[in-house]
Amino acid sequence: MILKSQVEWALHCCAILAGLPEGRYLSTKALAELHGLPKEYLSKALQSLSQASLVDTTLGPSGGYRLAKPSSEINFLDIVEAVEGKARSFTCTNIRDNNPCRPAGYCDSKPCAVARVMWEADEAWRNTLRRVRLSDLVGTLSEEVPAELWQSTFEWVLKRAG
Amino acid sequence: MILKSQVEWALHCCAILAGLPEGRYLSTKALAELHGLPKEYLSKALQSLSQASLVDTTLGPSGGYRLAKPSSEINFLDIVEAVEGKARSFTCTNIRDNNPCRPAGYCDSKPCAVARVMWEADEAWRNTLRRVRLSDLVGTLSEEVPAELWQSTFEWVLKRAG
DNA sequence: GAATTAAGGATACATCATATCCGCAAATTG
DNA sequence: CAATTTGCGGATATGATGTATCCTTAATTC
Ligand code: FES
Ligand code: FES
Repeated sequence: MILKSQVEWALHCCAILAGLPEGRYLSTKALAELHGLPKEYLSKALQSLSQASLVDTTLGPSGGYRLAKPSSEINFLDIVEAVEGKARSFTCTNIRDNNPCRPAGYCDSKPCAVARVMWEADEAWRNTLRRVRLSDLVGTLSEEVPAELWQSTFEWVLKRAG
Repeated sequence: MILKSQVEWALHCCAILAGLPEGRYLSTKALAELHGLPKEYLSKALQSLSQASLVDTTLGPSGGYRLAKPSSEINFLDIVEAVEGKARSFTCTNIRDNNPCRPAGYCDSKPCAVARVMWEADEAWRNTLRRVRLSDLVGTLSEEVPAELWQSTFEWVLKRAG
């Protein structure tokens, strides 16, 4: 059970977009170069963010991406689900139905106890991600990343932001 | 991010083994038939449980599997990790290293903030699974499964248990 | 000795993550 | 207007991984 690397890419890109001044856009090309990622494939991840309405886009030179909402209104789960999908990690295939002792036509009233536990764990995972906002991440980063690097990175970004 | 179906199979099989009288074994063949699963492939899941020392095995006719410990000392995480592995669902590929603004030879002191959040969510998932014991599952099932079906199933099982 | 079983290796197949390429439409630049 | 840049979606290729089957070996029962 491994998350795709697109999840990491999307999170890092959102963190950068959160630092953009109001109204500016940053292109796939710049985001790919900044993180050392394949531009064409990163584009797919950004398209997922766009489809989830987490980012706005604009075309043409000086086009690219910006956040669609304040970073305090976007949480980790929004981003993770945008690229990874909203499906639960455990799927009940109802193998209890195959029990040869079952009377024909017997139908279960509840989802089975096994699935309920697995889904509860899934919810705990989602709840943790839901509780952390993008703005929290930016806050942590601005504390932990050396001020010099933090500043030069955003100079680099602003030079390329349309 | 989808768990393999082997996880469901292993959980159901453990629930059955938990109901076995002391010292008896149940074969792959019986477990596969009871759940309507491909015998050869289910065997791989059971081998994983064996390698994790969750079950004991014995060979020959009347051989098969039984729990290696009381069902109160086995939790969901034990079983899930046995077949799914213990690796975390999120892997940090350190793409922050590719930032062209970094001074050469710069080295990070901490794992990055992105990964820490993702790992925290992973831990929440694991903790939920750790808290539920196999004996809890058996308790729930014995309440929810109609008494008639519950009884006939274990008659079916005992007829095949060596 | 014959039958049965778990264990593990080899192999085939399908699905999905990863990655690249192309053409289209929209926006900017000059 | 023409040229360029960009996001977007479709098509395609490749590798890894989940699913599944088959076979051999060794241990156990009868
Ligand atoms: S029948 Fe297996 S998890 Fe629901
Ligand atoms: S550098 Fe991306 S999660 Fe650690």
